[in-house]
Amino acid sequence: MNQRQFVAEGKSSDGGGRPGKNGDGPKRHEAIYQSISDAIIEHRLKPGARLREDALAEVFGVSRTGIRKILQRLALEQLVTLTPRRGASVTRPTADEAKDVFDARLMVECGLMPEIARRITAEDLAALRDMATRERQALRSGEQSTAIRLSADFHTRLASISGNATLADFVERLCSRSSLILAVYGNAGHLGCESHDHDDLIGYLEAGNGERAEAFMGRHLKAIEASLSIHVEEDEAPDLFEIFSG
Amino acid sequence: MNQRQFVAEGKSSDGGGRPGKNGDGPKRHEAIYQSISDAIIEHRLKPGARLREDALAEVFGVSRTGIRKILQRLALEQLVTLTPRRGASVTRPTADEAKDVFDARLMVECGLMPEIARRITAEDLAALRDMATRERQALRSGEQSTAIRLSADFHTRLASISGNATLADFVERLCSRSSLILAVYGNAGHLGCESHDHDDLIGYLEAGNGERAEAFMGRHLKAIEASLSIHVEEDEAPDLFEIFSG
DNA sequence: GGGTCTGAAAGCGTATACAATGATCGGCAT
DNA sequence: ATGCCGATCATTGTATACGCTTTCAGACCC
Repeated sequence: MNQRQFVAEGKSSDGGGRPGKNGDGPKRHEAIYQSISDAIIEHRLKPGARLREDALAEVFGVSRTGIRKILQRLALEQLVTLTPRRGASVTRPTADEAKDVFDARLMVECGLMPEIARRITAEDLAALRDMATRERQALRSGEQSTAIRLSADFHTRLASISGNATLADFVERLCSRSSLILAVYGNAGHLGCESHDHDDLIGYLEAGNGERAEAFMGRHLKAIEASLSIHVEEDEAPDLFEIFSG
Repeated sequence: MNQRQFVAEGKSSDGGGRPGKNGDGPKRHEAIYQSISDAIIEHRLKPGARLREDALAEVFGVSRTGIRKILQRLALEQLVTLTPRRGASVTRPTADEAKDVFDARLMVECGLMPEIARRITAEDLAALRDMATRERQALRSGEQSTAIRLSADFHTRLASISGNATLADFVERLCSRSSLILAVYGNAGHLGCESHDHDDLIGYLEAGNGERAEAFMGRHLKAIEASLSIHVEEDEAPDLFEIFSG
């Protein structure tokens, strides 16, 4: 990919290369936010990666001010960590956080299932099926990034069907963080959702069987969590005495 | 113009009135955030109130940059609304949002109860009891603001006992928004939680009866929601034709 | 030879300046 | 007199400049 000048800036609308002119403000920022967010969720930016403001400002052709705003938003969603004088880096979730996130998903996504089964429409089913299909294809062809993204999108889309925007937002955020968790604790090759799981779930929903869907989602999420290798790495201040006492 | 310098703070550490010097950064900002957040939650700033950046910058003795950061954080928590070229104002929740928020609380707060009942300690119980007592006192002496705040704190604290920081955060945010909802749809004099409800809940938790606590919390939240007068004010594009057709 | 201290460099935090946009108010024409 | 149009004003959006903190490299001392 062309590294520099990720998007060919506002050249088209306003005058030439003058970078100062604000192009089309809010849309541009939203696009940058999406770019960074996607890169993190798709594991193109790995946990721990530093995100220097200057570098990002240069890459996207805006000033640090806009980048800072975006970084802070990402920090509030816990995708990046802002250390006081050290700048931003992609969040490296702890084992505790991983547990919290999956417990939360278990509660909310399962709890939403009955309502989703009640409200789901034909269009919804078609869209979900499409996502599941594309996800399987991506998995087969080895495009991990795409598969991860589609999996998160599937769960997010599902939650949105409930009609509760607040909870859907929450689920979306949890899915993003889950992606981060998978990046740290996931085993290569066995990433997250089994491909047929989503299809099975769609089947239950199509049948209007909210209870089975709920139970299945529970197993689904527990399976993902169980597939993680939670090695509690205490890289912070390793206890050397303990280690070398033998 | 004597800026009334809401919090005197910074003066002590670094030199006198020189506003430019960055004092002690993060703490100051957090304090300002809390101040504004509290003012909104306690209904001292009512929904719809405009929050001009210049004014806030002057009041708190920092520049607009810091204020903007705080405003954006509040916007992400949906306590303030940021309209593109119009600035910030305290969010006026819609009826739909109100329903979503209470449905979410119903799901999460109730779902948390069993775990809370399992984990609650004597200190927790004491703290909760203290909060409930102070809330009742505030209610009796007519300090609505204090009562509202204590009620939200009670629910937030309760959620934190679960040990799940993610869900606790979510509940905290829901409680903040609930306060906003009460400001718009609540009936004066009958604000939110009945005073004895919280005490009853503490009783169930002390007995370790998670199921009863869960059921009670459900009734509690439903009662609050039912007490709202959801007059679906469609101030946005009122259907004049409909109105004046008679 | 290794540890520690110091100077330079780099990067973040904050403030200020400038530009653009939407709102408000006064003037003019009908 | 009223409605429309234009100009000024107020307020946000963005960029840039500056100061402070941290960090890293090299040299000195132990």
